[in-house]
Amino acid sequence: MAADSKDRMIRSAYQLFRERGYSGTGFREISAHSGVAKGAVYHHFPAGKADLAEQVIRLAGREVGDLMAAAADGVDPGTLVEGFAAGWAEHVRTHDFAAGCAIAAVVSESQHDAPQLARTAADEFGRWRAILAESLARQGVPSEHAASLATLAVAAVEGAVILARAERATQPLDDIARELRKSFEAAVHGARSAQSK
Amino acid sequence: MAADSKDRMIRSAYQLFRERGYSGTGFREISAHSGVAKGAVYHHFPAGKADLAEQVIRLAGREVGDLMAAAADGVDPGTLVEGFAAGWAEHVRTHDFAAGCAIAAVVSESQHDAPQLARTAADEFGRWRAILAESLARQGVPSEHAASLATLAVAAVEGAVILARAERATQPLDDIARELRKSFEAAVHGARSAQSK
DNA sequence: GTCTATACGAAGATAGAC
DNA sequence: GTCTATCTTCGTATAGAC
Repeated sequence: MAADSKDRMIRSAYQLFRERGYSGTGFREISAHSGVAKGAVYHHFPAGKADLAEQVIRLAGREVGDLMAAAADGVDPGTLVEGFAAGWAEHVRTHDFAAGCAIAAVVSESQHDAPQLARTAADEFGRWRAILAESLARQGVPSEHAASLATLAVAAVEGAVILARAERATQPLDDIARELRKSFEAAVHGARSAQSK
Repeated sequence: MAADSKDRMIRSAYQLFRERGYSGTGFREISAHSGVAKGAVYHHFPAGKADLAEQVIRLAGREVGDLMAAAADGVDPGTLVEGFAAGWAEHVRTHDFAAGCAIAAVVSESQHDAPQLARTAADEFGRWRAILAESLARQGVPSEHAASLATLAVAAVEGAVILARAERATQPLDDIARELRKSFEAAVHGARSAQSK
């Protein structure tokens, strides 16, 4: 099945990118990991590695974004952002601190060879930010402040994943989870006070 | 001169790692960029690429850490953290959004081949965090809270560099600079209030 | 649509001349 | 201490059989 082979390659690349990055992962490893022959790569991804990387970014963005979107219903912004960070802590810990964010890896390594991938990455990061910002806006936080807090949250989580890998400990993610919750709650509280004036 | 050649190679690797990452940078490019012959690599770095990467992490950590340490004298924590983010924004913008943090790149890519590099990276990140935390502690912020705010700041800046590269805009860094300044000022203000009770 | 085989260059690493 | 030359493995990419 074509779709099955293609999907298995994307999923293998996704996993390997998280562990070794974009340049550090070769087709040889992707082929071995997915069980799909090396030569089949260019059947599914005519433009080569950049083509595959784009689909990996989409998959990574969707996987996290869908979880966030599902969690966003019915919880307050502070709980949402804390869960966002906690989910990454869980991810990093279960992979023994040897896996990070595939999108971040591609952004940091592909700009020279395939600059167009930055747009796809920005698009997926944008969705994460929009989900957080909307959760804040629903509680009355002004949209500009909601947007910059959402950016802070996504940036802090991406950075804390790197710090956690370096330290081989989830503490950086645990710390920022608490701080982000506080910042989100303060913004909601501030919006409520302003409204009741 | 030996030290000169070695230093030039480290500086070239430093620059190339920021643009293309650790795996994406070969000795061929480092040699061409630094003007030092390829074969000389193993004279200066007997353990090879990991050896070189360790020195790159040290250089990157020192360069940023020294700037922060110099700035920390005589300014309040909010101004310090804002300057930290603004410095990175300047860096990313002057490199046309094609360069990020060398330490983050090495952490994200080297864990499989050279796991020991994570310790060096954690060490350098730790210094940045300590400078920020101490600035807060000097203003009376309890050390635990100072530490987690410092972690938030370093994580947010590292993540915002990635977001900025993806978007080809400094806005993520500008946004978190403002938010971090607010968080730092709120912590200092809170510490003052608690002390005057 | 998926495989084997292979092209060609670059990767990291080493040996030995100077 | 720095160079040239070279080894082996792996990189991306292609051609063509089935």
